[in-house]
Amino acid sequence: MIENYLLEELVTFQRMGTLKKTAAHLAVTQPTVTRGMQKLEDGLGVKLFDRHPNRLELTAAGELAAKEAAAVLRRQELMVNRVQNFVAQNQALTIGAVVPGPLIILKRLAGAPLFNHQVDERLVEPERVPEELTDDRLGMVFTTTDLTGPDLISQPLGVEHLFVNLDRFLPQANQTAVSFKDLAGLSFVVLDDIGAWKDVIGKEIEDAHFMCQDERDAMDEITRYSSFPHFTTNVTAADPSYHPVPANNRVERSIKGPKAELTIYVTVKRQRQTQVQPLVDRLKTAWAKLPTTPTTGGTNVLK
Amino acid sequence: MIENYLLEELVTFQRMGTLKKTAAHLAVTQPTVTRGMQKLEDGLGVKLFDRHPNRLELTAAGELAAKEAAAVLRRQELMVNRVQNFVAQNQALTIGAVVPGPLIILKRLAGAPLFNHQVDERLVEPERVPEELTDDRLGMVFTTTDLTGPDLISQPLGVEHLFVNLDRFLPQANQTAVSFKDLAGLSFVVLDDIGAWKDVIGKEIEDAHFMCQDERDAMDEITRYSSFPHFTTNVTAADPSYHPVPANNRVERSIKGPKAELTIYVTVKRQRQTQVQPLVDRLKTAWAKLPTTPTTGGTNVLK
DNA sequence: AAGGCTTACGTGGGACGTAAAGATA
DNA sequence: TATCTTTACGTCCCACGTAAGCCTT
Repeated sequence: MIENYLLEELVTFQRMGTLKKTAAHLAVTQPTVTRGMQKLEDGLGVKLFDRHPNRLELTAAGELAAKEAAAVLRRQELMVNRVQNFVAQNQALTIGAVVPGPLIILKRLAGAPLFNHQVDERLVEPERVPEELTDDRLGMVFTTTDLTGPDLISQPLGVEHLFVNLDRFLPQANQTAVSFKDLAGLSFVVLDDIGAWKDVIGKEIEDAHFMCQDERDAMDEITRYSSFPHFTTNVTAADPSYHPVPANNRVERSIKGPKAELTIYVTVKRQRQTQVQPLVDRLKTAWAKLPTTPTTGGTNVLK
Repeated sequence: MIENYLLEELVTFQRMGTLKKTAAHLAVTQPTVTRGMQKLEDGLGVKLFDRHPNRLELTAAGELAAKEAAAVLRRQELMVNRVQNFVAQNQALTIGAVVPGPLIILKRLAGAPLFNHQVDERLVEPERVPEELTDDRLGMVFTTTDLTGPDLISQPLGVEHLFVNLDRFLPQANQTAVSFKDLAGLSFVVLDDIGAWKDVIGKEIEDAHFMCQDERDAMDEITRYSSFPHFTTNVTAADPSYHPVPANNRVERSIKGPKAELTIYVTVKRQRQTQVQPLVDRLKTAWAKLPTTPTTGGTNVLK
């Protein structure tokens, strides 16, 4: 069997160019590498080097072998990472999401530490979710699609409803619920980290302008001292930390239509389902208590 | 560094269930495997086994590690195969094709053995061509599309023209070239191994029936003692072995339109281009001498 | 008992380093 | 002469086998 230290020597040689540098780089002596490469050629039954008395050169087969060896070593590295991540997830589940809402609910449960977990605040690109779960970099992800498959399983947690916060003097504020069409052409202040919601508003609202803010504080400033509309959801609205100073010149309105809703799923590796089920059940209970329509008061002056 | 023999022991244990059987299967003693698995756990820093005094059981992490280890070993196996295939291709290029025509031209060059090669008669599925070349199971493939990319390079060899052989009493035989529409509704005898041509005739001729023959001899029988039309090309028509007994009740006709032509490319790994260029040039020369229209005589009686 | 895993101990192969030689440029 | 590779030789490590012990079923 060809052992990996030989592959590592070959890969290093390809980068370094000489056996001497290779040896130095691997902190061994030159004869060690000489013998290693001889052994590798022997093991493969393939001539990997053109030998000039003073210089060693990779043959075409040697170049290929070095590339392949690098791939083999990467695969082994991946194995180590996956296994180590897996056990780390058993000790403290790392939880991610493609939209921020579910993480807010999760934090509200933190007082009852039913579960040892940590939260990865950076939102995940939806297409990377399977990879993150497979590699156990994340142990649980809140997604907006059902990713159930041979390795993963998704279960619905609840529905998140999009609200828009409008200046109370705007004519659109004069209805309990607005449609995306009513919002066409407006300029909105939005947070950067809203994940999939960005796609929703970007696609559904025509001719709109979005002023992105990556800081929550800056966002609060602007909403307080301007009349630009902004978005919330039934989840963020229920978040106590989200309205440190309520912008009382605005009214919160539902947005009509199925496109203004996202079904949130809890997605985990099948393997982990029993491990996380208690937490999932707590989340479902908490989610069920959320309102589905704006609760904050504020009536339109025109009404 | 974790060496592969440890991974092999783990994989074997997952299959065998006990260290004893594992040891027997690997032709080593039991303590060797015990120590190996301890070393692997140590190297990964992960507990892979639940230890009962009399029984060893994989933990969830152990199951995952075993699966991953199998993948690592497969990757290494792939490396070995690729490298060994590569050198084999340098000694004797194995040549494949997605349509049989170019192989006929190739064989006609065999008298002038400019090149040490062998031919793989089984046609390749077009979508498998990149894989076959990357793995060096084939060193050169005749394709009908340009697969030029970072690793592969295609160069056009020539165009193969489809002919149809019609009973001379058929009205369609009364023109020097027919269209696919003229052939609608007919029943044809066709060889199985015609690769991409099958897609062409299947798509372009409406309501046609195809009687597939996997044997060249059976095909010849049928064409001789029946009047079913069949197909040839400017390449097969030039093949001396293809008309052992010319079916003289038929006339060979061109088919009109670009769909009745296939551009044939020679596709190789970039790396191999200089190696094969002399052969490719010979093939191009030979191809250029082919007719583009039917040469065999035979006039329609109605003419 | 019987079966299976682990520990203890001694050994041998092989991977390593040191030293020296060979071959360019 | 300087640089790089290879061969030769001695050493030490470590993977292995043998033997014994331990715990279940």
